[in-house]
Amino acid sequence: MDLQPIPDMNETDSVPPIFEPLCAVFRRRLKADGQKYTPERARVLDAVIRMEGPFEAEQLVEDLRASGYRVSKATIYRTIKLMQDAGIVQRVLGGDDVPRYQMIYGAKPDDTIVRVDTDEVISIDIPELIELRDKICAKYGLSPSSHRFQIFATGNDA
Amino acid sequence: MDLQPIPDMNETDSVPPIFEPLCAVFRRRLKADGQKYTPERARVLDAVIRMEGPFEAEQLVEDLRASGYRVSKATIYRTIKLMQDAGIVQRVLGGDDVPRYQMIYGAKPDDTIVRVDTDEVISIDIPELIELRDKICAKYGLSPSSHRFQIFATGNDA
DNA sequence: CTTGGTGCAAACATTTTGCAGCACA
DNA sequence: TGTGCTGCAAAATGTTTGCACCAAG
Repeated sequence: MDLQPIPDMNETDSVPPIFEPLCAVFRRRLKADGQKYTPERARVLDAVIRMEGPFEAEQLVEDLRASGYRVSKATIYRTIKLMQDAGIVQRVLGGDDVPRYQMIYGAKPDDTIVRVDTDEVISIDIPELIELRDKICAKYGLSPSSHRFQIFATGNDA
Repeated sequence: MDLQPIPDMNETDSVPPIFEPLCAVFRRRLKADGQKYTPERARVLDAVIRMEGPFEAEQLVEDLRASGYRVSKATIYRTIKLMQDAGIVQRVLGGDDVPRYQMIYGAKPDDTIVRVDTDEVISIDIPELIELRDKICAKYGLSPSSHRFQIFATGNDA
């Protein structure tokens, strides 16, 4: 996922969904609920955007601290929850059962084989899946923002 | 005392169509690691088999208790972990972020659209996916036991 | 002066672990 | 006897909440 500009705090309006900067998506959603796009929330969003692939909440804490920002854990978790409501991130479990968060808004697809005998996770690339996905969503009148495909498998001997 | 063999899988008429009885898979895996197929473990496995779809650990506790068995939480969790190692269950998160466990050995595929704007989960049926999945696994020399396909989407207006 | 946001610490929910005793080979 | 298994209670992990205070409209 590419870099986003540092979130600005200016006015918002309607822009084509998928190409709209994330901060605008987030801000719009907050506004709709009578909530505010605060500096803390902007920093958490910024840290989330910088993450590549699934990340732990603790990484956000460290990242922000390393950037010289002090945002409390409570605010980080509260912001994550807001971002979930806004359809920006999702909570997921890795093969190691560690809870992580993951961008789902406009994120790269996440296709993996999980080897249940070794816990190894193999990333695979299946372009056909996107086609299939979009076709299915169209049938339901929905707009896909991302997907996740996990195959559970073992070695042929196990 | 409890030397009497645990019901191999007798009272489980509602077991999904599997190729090898699950208890055999489990027992074999345990044996390979110098571990034992105890009455407690058999009962936990039995409870897991009876579950339909994803379930919470607590449900196992209650289920077993309701059946008149007292298996400690510690043993239940320890057994779940063994079953994960054996490729029988997987930990997953629902749209509500509640951690659940799910059969993956011989389980029906779990293909869903998650509406991130409403948290609604729509089950879909994509037979082509199994074909695709098996092809991919073959390429890696692996045997698929199940898969999970989640599409994250919103209504076209949201 | 009302509404929403923050940090802190305490509470919470789920899972893991240390330990003493038990069962079987 | 040694190895593994169990229950219990305590600990650990990851997340949420209550509260006092702050800030913007």
